[in-house]
Amino acid sequence: MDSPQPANTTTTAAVTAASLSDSPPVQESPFSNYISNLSPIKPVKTAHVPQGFLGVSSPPLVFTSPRTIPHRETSFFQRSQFTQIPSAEIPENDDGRKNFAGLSNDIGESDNYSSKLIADVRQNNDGENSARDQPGSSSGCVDEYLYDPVDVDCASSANLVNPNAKQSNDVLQSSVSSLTDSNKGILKSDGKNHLRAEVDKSQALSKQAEEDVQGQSRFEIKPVQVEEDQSGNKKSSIKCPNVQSDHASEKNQCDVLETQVVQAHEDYDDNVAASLQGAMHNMVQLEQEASQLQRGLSRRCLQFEEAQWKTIVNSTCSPNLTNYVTGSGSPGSATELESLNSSLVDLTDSSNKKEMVNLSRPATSMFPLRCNEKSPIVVSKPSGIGLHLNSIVNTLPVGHTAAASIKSSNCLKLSNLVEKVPITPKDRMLETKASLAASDTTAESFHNAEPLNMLQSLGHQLTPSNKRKFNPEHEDNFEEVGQESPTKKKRKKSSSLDGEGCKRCNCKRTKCLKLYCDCFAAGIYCAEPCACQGCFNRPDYEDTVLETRQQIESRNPLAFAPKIVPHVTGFAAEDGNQLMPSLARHKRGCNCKRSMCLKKYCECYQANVGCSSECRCEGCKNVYGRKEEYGRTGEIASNIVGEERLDGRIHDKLEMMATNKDLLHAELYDLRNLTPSTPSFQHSDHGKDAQKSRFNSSRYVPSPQSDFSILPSYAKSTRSPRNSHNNNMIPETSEEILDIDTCGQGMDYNVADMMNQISPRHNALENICDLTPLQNPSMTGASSASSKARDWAGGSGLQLCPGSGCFSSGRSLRWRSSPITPMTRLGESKNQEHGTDSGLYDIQEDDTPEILKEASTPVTSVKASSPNKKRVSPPHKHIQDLRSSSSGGLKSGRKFILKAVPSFPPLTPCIDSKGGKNEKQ
DNA sequence: GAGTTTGAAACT
DNA sequence: CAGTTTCAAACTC
Repeated sequence: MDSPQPANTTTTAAVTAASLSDSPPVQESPFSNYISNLSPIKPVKTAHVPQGFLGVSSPPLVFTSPRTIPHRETSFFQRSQFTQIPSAEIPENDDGRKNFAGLSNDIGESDNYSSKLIADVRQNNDGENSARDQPGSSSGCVDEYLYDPVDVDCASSANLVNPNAKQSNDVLQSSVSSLTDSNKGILKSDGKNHLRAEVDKSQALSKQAEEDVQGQSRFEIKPVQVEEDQSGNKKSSIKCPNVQSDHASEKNQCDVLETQVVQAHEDYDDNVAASLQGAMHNMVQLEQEASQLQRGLSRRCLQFEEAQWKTIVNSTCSPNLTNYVTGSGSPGSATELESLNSSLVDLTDSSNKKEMVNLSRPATSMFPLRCNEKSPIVVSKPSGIGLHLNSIVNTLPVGHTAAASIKSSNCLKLSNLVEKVPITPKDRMLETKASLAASDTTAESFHNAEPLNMLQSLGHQLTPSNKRKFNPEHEDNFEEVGQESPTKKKRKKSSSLDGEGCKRCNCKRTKCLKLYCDCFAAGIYCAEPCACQGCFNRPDYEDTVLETRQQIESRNPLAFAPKIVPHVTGFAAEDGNQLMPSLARHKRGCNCKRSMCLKKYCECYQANVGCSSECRCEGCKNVYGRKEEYGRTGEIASNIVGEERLDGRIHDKLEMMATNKDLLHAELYDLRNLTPSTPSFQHSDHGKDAQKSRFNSSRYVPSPQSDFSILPSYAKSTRSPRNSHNNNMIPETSEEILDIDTCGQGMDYNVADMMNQISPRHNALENICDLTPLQNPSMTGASSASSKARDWAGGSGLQLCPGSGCFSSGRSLRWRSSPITPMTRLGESKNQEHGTDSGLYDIQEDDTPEILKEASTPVTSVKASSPNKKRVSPPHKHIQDLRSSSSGGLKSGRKFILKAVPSFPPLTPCIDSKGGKNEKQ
């Protein structure tokens, strides 16, 4: 028998394993002593454990068997991630122990002891994780035992949530125990046949159990308490029992498989072992993929944890995900899929926990909007996890930060996300903190593998806060994870693509409390990468930041609104690795005189968007679209962009996605989330052209649909506004797509709902949407989607209401603006109806209503935005109302609206100017 | 890395 | 609202 020691002497698990593996006599080793000391149970353990192990025991065998070891290692590695969560939950663990003990009765004292021992070890231990993490541990059997308890715990937790799940878990456990027994028997006498039977049985049971658990509990989401892992680190404040249950089931399954494998090896039943190993291997792989992806994403996306978490759960639940996974080629076994799902969930959960740690706030504290908004983003993550992270990353449209132009694709993405996601200052602050805390892990964890990198990039996108790390200068006040020299910052900025492409400021006089500061403008705290001096844009100065923000907003309600607005007609284009929101436009436009809009001095160029009528630039030569060209409608721009920037990869991926609906859905979802700026679908072509365009964009399909589907919906919709929205959202796509969209775009819907809730006008908006002739021919899927959307909206609606306070609240200062924009749009449409329209609008709308339709309202909206825009009225309805009511003139209102609209294209595409046009008409 | 250029933001 | 100043990023050397 190999001693486990060599593998891992340090880890408790190893220790435990050693103790377990060693027969009682052998245990006399210091390790065993140590272990025994750790837990009171120990004395018993020693006696018992050895027995159990001895009997079964084959720990040595397990250790020796090369096959099992590799698997185990993998599993361990993964598990470490997964298990953390369950381990963190003490109460659950306790329950789990109990359950396990009960279950283990069949197995025998030895098993019980082992489990207890494990539990004890865990408690005493600094970290199970370490033990698990150690790949090299030779402890095959020991590990199993150790893990099994853990798994059981997880299962128990799950059980707590769902009795059924518990039962299933019990079944699994029983199966395991039976296996153990069988092993014992085998040891005594050859029981290969029996073993096989047991294995098969156990497998079936495990599958069934998983199914039961997932099916029953999966949809249930329950907030869970803050936890502390044994190491003392607080983990997520929120958990999803479902997830846990799934996780537990998965673990159980894995454990069972492992156990079976080990046993099989012991028995020398290669066939059985091979089959088991294969199953395990698949599961492990799935787990790893999911876990890696999830980790990367989760860590980076502090803000979105909640939403993400929920979203993930949903996504996991959704058949689409499953399909997606399957479609991706995996394995075919349903079990694997299930395991994957569960793993995803688990990962999410775990990741969330980790990130949540920093975020002490309860889930409820978060803004509803934010959640909704987040959800889309979050969703993207999961979907990304689903496998296409790379594609997603690549495909991700270039976003733009509201305040700061996007420099790197990643940054863009982030910015987009940020824009989409309304975040209150507090949230931001929290994010920042979380980011700080997480930054270390992120950096460490993800650089290793490309996939990880991808995740990272995603994460960055997800969490702007992450982008910025505190400057060394700021270190005094703040924790700075890793500071970078200003040079680096510049580099990063300039090097758009690096994971951290995000901007970092270098403010010296403004204290990062003015819009000069990109960080501040983006609504995020300065962080590590920043080289700012005397920075007050930090969580420590939250009050100051909020105040300042309010002041700025008081002057210009849209000051923190995203600068880049998706162009209605625009297509998502890929620039290099980045997706370009080709049709996106700068809300305010640029004022370049010498740069000819060919340098980053130009905000339009910097954001990779073409100049628009809003621009007052001279000698515009913006490669992304000249001001003069802008009038043509987005078609040209879209074409240009598409031609110039689309990547073969994206096309391929998109095609693949097309082939696989699920995949496509997932991707679209992600893309959508990621690419707010690329409303490709919106593009003007109505009807045929529109469809054509979509298809042309098939590559683009994903993002565009996601974002733009909405627009079409309202355009087409004659139906109830909401329905129309939904319909619009997913006109052509299958229901699944609709679902995805709804999920991903929950914000949009939410916005609509909010609007409704906030003001009766939302109806008008809906009407507008209906009026809008957007292309979407196919409204079909809407109903389901609409219903979903409604639900979403309902959830978020409350949140939106706060948005009404856009002006007021300091928290949401920036973010609320984004949510507001949609409303502004609505209001805008109304305003337009009432009053005069800005010249641009008039031109487009009045002069060429068709064009407008073609161009899609978004374009108009974009154009409509007044160049001055600085002081645009807040997106709020109230504001709108005020405007409308106020003599202010429709023009001003329109301006507001226009600007506002662009800021949140994704949220309320439906609301766009078109609607206004229609209404007017 | 320092200095210059540029255009947005802020101010008057 | 226009003009000026301030600011920080982008750029150049």
